[in-house]
Amino acid sequence: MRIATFNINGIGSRLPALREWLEETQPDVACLQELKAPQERFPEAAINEAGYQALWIGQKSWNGVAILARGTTPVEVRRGLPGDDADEQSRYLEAAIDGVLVACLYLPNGNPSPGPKFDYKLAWFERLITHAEGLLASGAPVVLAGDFNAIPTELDVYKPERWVTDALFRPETRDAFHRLMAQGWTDALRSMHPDERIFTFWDYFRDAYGRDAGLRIDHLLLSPMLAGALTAANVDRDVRGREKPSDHAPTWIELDMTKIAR
DNA sequence: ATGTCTACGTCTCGTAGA
Repeated sequence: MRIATFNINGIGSRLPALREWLEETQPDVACLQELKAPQERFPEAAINEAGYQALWIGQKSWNGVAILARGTTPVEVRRGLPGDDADEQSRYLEAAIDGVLVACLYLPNGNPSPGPKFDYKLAWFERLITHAEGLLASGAPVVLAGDFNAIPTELDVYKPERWVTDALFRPETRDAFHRLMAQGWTDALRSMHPDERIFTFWDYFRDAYGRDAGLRIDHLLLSPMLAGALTAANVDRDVRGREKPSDHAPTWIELDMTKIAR
């Protein structure tokens, strides 16, 4: 089973690129972030034509997440991250697909920091940590997939010293990420490539992709049962180099489902 | 400080978010 996460940065303008990538790589599950489209403007027909059923939460202008499943219907488990009824940003969706609980998330960027946006990011992160604890305790096979807007370590950024005051790399952000990991999650990319510099994002400025000035901020975190079934993980890096690309590249894992207890 | 891309509203440019 292949599960991918891809911040597409606008499903409207990126639909051709999305369909091309889906056709090429045929992930069983695709978690998308930054739809940047209201609920009614999600291109459901085109997604269905590509062979996928979808759940999504839209929002005008910003945010928005979706879970696509190939040849099957994802069963909605949760819409929105618990812990703050006043939070109206579309950033979290959970679905069950073939016995796997898939959480698709888009953690707030948090810049500029310090400030209210950074406070919102940290509060959102704490809500995620609380909810993730419950998911792990359930014993279910779970993957937390998405754009975490968090650079875990110095190995995950081309030039760490330039990013120390950025919301993606500030000590508070790294601390939250590491406390989440300490619950018992496995960082799939890092576990398959312990010492390699692997990026999932290159910003649009100053030819960042051409210079390979990237960040690793899109993650797939696995519960113990899924970690034992992990056979491959990587980034479809070339997608970032195509026409009208997202600033993120798709990131994916491969699971051997025969190794998952049912 | 800069750079690039997107969506929206003030609507074919300016602004904000990333």
